[in-house]
Formats: sequence, C-alpha cells, structure tokens
Amino acid sequence: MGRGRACWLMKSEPGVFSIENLQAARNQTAGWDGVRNYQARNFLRDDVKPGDRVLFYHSSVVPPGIAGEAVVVREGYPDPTAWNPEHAQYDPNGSPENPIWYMVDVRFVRSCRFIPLDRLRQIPELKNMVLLRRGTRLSVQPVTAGEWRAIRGLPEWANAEIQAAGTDR
DNA sequence: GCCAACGTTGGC
DNA sequence: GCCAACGTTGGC
Repeated sequence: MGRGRACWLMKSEPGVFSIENLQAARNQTAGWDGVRNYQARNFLRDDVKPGDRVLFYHSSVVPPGIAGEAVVVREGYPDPTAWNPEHAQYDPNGSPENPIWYMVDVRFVRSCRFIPLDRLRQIPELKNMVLLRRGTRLSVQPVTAGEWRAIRGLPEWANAEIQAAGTDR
C-alpha cells in the first residue's frame, strides 16, 4: 500500500494521437497502446497505476513539448495491437496466451498552454529530468514529485482548472 | 557474451 | 531530410 500517486511523462506524436484526440475520445479516455520498447513496457506493466498522473508530451513536431495532463484509469494489461497483423506495431512474437507488450488506459484531465522543450530546459528544477537527458528516447518515463511540482507551477497551467471543469464529460 | 550491422527515435 | 544516440538482432 501507500506509494501515493506517481507521475509519468508519456510521449505521443500528435499526428498519430494528440491530447485533443484524448479530450475528444469517448469518456475522454483512451488506451495508451503501441509501445514497443522493453523499458517503457516494464513501466506500463509493473509500475503505472490507476490514479497516477501523466504529462502528455507531443513529440516529433516543431516544437515538441508538454500539451497537458492525463490520469491513469486502468493499470497495465496486454496490448492487443501487438498480435494484430494489420496494425503498424504488429509483433509476431507475442500472442494473447503469451503477451509481450502492455498498455494502460488514461483519461484527459486538462490541456495547458503549450510548454516547448526549449522552455523546459531553462527550468533549474528540471535539470535532471529524464526527458532532458541527452540521448533519451523513452516514451514512458518517470517524473519526480519535484519535477511535477515545478512543471505544474508554471503559468502555462493558468486557467487550466477552468478549462478542465468546462470540458467535463 | 561480444560486437557489428541494422533499425528506430526524435530533435533540429 | 539529416543524423546522433539508442535499442535490437544475430553471427560467431
């Protein structure tokens, strides 16, 4: 018991799935599927729990950055896209009986005014953030409580409460 | 277990 | 589109 709510940062290419897509989804909830990296998989399978907060990061766009916040609503379970030959992330090595890849479900919480990567780099409290470490490519990564506080304290989140309330369901 | 070759990520 | 940095694969 009692580990509290952990914080994560999850990357998505907005052309594939953006925070707007999450907000527009049924119940503002969607599966975080398609992850095909073992370290990220281990987080999804073992460590990401319902109630955990998620920073929704838009990658492979100019500029990249944090677009908002989500919350985990379902813990890790086998990712069915892995054994769907039609799917871009199909992996013939797994099966429903022997799943390799895992996913979680997340729900939209709020958007923020976009926080570009460049700006994150300038924040002293984020100096050691996994995202900012050279060569890091992890698409699911832990965020410390201090990092979370520093990011959530930025003015980009102003009015986000109102926005979140206004977009409820 | 080593490591070269190849594939992928993702900022720029 | 480029390319640095990683991750994975597979021969040995």
